[in-house]
Amino acid sequence: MQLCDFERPATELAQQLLGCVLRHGTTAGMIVETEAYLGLNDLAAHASKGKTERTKVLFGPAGHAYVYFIYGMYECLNVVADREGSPGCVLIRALEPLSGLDLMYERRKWHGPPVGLANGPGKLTQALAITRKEYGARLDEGDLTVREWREKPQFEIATTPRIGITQCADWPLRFVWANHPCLSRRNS
DNA sequence: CAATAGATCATCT
DNA sequence: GATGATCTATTGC
Repeated sequence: MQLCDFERPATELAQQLLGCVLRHGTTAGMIVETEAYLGLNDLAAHASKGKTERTKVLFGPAGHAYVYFIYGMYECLNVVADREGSPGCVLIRALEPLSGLDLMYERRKWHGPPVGLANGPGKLTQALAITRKEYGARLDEGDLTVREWREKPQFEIATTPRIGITQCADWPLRFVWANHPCLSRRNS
């Protein structure tokens, strides 16, 4: 995708990213679950507290990576949405592993079906080795990219409340590939 | 099965 | 000093 393809409201981009391919080096997966975070009015969004050292990339141009460290253990990957100055973003929550599975197994130290390799925000960053080193990276080219299929896969999008937050917890901003086996936690 | 505890630290008050 | 866009292991029915 081109940088300008990311330049749209987070709720739109979140749905557009479903069915796209996230690649880092030789590992790649298809995005099957996303969440939109809106900005100043969205108390669940990091950007709602204003521009800080951590969140500054959210206020920049779309199509860059916002990676943050959470719970002292995990990294989470977001795609910056919206125009420069509008801090919307999309959290990537789950992938269907496509290539580099052996590397993913090694990184995750996981012994189970491939479905469990990247079905969660903290799991997919571990599987693809995405860290704060990738903070601010552009996603249209380079080592870490988001690409669309030549022909977009057909599937149904389901909408649910976001997971793991306490504020604005009832806003319907989580989007999933309906009934896909690689969704985080229980399906819907 | 569901519920809970513990790991563990950057960021912001 | 408290908190958090999580995950895994363990405990309790």
